[in-house]
Parts: sequence; structure tokens; C-alpha cells
Amino acid sequence: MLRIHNTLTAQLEELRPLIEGEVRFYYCGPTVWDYGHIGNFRSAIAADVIRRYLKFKGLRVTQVMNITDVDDRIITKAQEAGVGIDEYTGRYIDAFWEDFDALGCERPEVAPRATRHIPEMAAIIEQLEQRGHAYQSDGSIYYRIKSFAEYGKLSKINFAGNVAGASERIDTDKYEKEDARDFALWKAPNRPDETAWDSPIGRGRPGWHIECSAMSMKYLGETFDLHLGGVDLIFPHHENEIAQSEGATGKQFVRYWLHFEHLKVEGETMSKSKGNYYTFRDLTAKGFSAAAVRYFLLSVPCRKQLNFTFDALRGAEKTVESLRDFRARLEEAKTEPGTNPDLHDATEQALRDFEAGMDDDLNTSVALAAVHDLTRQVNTVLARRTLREENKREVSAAIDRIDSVLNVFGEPQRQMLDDQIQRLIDERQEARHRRDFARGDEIRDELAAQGIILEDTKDGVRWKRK
RNA sequence: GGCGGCGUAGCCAAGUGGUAAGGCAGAGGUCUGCAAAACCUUUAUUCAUCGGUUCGAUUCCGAUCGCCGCCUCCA
Repeated sequence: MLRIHNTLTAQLEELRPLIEGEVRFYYCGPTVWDYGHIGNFRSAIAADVIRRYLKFKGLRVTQVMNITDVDDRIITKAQEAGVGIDEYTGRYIDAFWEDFDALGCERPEVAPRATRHIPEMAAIIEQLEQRGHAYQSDGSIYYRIKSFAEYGKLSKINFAGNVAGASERIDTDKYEKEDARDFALWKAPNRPDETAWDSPIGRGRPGWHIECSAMSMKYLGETFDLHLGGVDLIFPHHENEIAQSEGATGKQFVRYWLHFEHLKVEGETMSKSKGNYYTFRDLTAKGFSAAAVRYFLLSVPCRKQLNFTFDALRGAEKTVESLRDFRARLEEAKTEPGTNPDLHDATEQALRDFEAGMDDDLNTSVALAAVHDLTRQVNTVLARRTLREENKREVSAAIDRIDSVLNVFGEPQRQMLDDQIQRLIDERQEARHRRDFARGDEIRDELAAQGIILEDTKDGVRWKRK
């Protein structure tokens, strides 16, 4: 029997004998019409960090991630727009992947779409009917919750305990269901012209939950290791996934569940009506970099609520800039052979601290503190010009290793300068040698206006793009 | 009403039964022709409030106030 641990990494140790070096996991991604807000991307980045950390730990991963491309709203919206459902969802899906890539997330192995898995869903529904977990009513098919004794085990929802205030809202008469709690597996079309699919279980469209059961089990097996998603999905979605999958197979569905907490904005719920609803594209339009957004969103452990403020995002922007500068300066640094033993120890310590932080329930805050400790110490050594060749190699390797998980340092940008700019830089150096600082500063301002920032160092001038 | 998360410096926050990580911002300094970058020093006698347990609580317990989520449809 598996014990359930309170951290992912502890659970992985328990799983190791079973998983043979490969972690198979599922991430419930967004729905197309809701794909772009930063709350969703916080989850997507959290899943990405987990994915990358599993690889850091030497495990192989098979990740399945869905973007829901069919629901009542999509069907309605597409019909209103007078376009096919694929055409309607396609542009959102394209935009999603564009943002996903920009935010430095690794693509999952499989990104299935519900609309391409109707037969698989129908098969599970048939199985549920055979096993007495489902029933037909008015052409639709519902899950019979009474038949699944363990229903509620994930969310610990106590239906009996709900009092007047909440239970009043459940209007039993409104649905053709045996029990108010039963949920739709398959919905008959409301109108003859409504978008629907033909299948062995009739014409209709899938209920929300069945897609995740069908697609996860198809690609990961009837039992798999890890299931990720936002806390808002615990009930009913994940509860229903368990009921569907375990009802159909009689086997344990998921070994370990991990839920990401919400993002708040200025201490409040993010909502369009409050005017504090931000998409990733809103933030880039305001001039924030994708790296800063990623850094901010992953800087707090994913099981904790995170409060988004523009002050904090500006802070993340500065931090990310200094990390990127750090890596560039490290690579440019001239070194003499040998090693600086203190820095060698500090580098090893940083790697240990980073991993210890991540092992402690993916505590990215602690892991980042280790990164900052290392960069500060290396900067000190760089300032004193006592960085040695071996340290440079070790630190660089450590940063690469850490950044294989966080992906916040950014790619070293060694583009060429065009001749005209290079000539201006040379002219400025000459002017400064003549102590013509007025001309020098004039050139510096001119270049700054073109987005080229100059820094004078003992080894000459270095430049970077703003 | 039920279940759960949370309240730590100007901002984002980690954290622990033994006396507050880290980042950003701020202050002073080093370096620089000046900048920039970087470094050094500094910034919470205190962790929402009030009680309790304890030799000792920010950390445990209770109450209060405040914020967030789920408990209904849609995903």
C-alpha cells in the first residue's frame, strides 16, 4: 500500500520502485476561452517547474496536458460567430501555445484535444453503464454517484453536512437526474442544429469531466503517478474524474494529486468586473518581459496563494535583469588558471540548498534564495577579480543546472553590434581618453536612446540591450 | 451554515516552539571623470488583534477582525 506523503518529493521516493525511472503525469490545463490570464499561467508554470525538476532528479517524464476545446460555452460562442468549433478554438489554442512558449514552458509530450477523443470517452461511458455507474435519461447519460461509495474522498465534501444556505440552491426537480449530485457524462443536443458528435452511445456532446478521464488513461495508463491542476478543480472536476476512471476500471486512478493555489491581485480575487483581470499579453503590452512574469509567478511555492501587484512585478523585472547580466558577466570574465576554494564550496552549497528547497515541497522561495546567495558571492569575487578558471566553469555549470528547472536566467544574448554603433563606442572611448567627457556622455546618451546601455569597467566598455 | 487556505517590514514573501531567509524599493559607503553595474554596511525588539498552554510562541490552542477558494450551472 502506498503511503500518501505531504510533499511530492517524499511521495516520489515511495513511488520509485513502481515507476521505473519515469513519471507519468497529467496537467489539467485551461479552457480555450479562459486561457490567457496570469492565474492560469501561474499553474502552467508551476507544472513546468515540476516537470523540469523531475528531469533534474534524473527521472524521465511523460506529460499529458489538455486544453479543453469543447464545452457548452464554446459551442454557443462558435455558433454565434458562425464558424466551426475548430475554427473558433484554433485561434485560442494557437495563442495559448505562443504565450506558453514565451513564458519558457516546455511543451508536454502529449497535448490531446477532447474533440479528437470522442470514441475514447464513449468507451468509458459504455463501461460505466455496464458496471451500473451510469444511466440514461432523456438521451443524456449521467453518473450515478450513489454507486461509487468512495465519492468525495478527494475533496472531502460532506453532502450531508451542508446546511440550508447551500442546499437550497440544489434544485432537484430541474434535472432529469436520480440524484441532484449526479453529473452529466454525455449530453443530448438541446436543439437539432446544435454542434454534436455521433457515437456508439448516441448523438451528443461530452460532459466536462469525461475528457480528462479518457485522455489521461489513454496516454498514461489506467493508473498513473501524478495529477496536477488548480485547487478550483478539486471539486467537482477531479472528484468526478476519480469516480469515472475508478468506476470504469476498478483500479486506482492517480497515485498523487497536487493542486496549485490561486493568484490574487492586490489582495483580491482577479475578475473582469473588478477591473483587475490581467492576461499575460496585458503585461507584455505594459512593457514587462516574459522572463519577469515567469520569475514572479514561480517565486512563491505553488501551494501558496500569491498576491500579484505591479510593485512586485517591477521587482521581478529588476531581479531577472540582474540575473541575466550576471550570467553575461560571468561568461565574459577573464580568469587565471586554478580555483578559489571558498567559491568552490559556495557553489556546491548553493546547489545543495537549491535542491533542499525544491525537495521541501517545491519551495521555490528557498530555492531562489540559494540562487541569490550564489550570484552575490560570485559577484563579490568578480568585483575583486579573483575568479579563477575552475570556478568559472563550476559556477556556470551550477547556474545551468539550476536554470534547467527555473529557466529564469534567459539566453545569453551575444548579438553583433552593427558597424555604426561600434564606431560610436570606439569614438566615445577615444573622446574619454582625451578627457572629452562631454562628447563621451553625448554618445552614451545617444546610444541609450537606441536601447544600447554602456557600462565602463576596468576591462573596457561593455554594452547590453535594454 | 459546512470544508479548506491565508494575514510577517513600503511591496512580493520564506520560515521555525528558543528568539525573524531571499528579492525589489529606501539610507550610507566603495568603485567611477560622471554614470551604470557590482560590492560592503544598514533597514521588523517584531510576525492582524486579544487571551491561553509553555521556562520560552511569530510558530501550538481558543476567540475576534480581515482576505481568498470550494460547497450551484458552465468549464
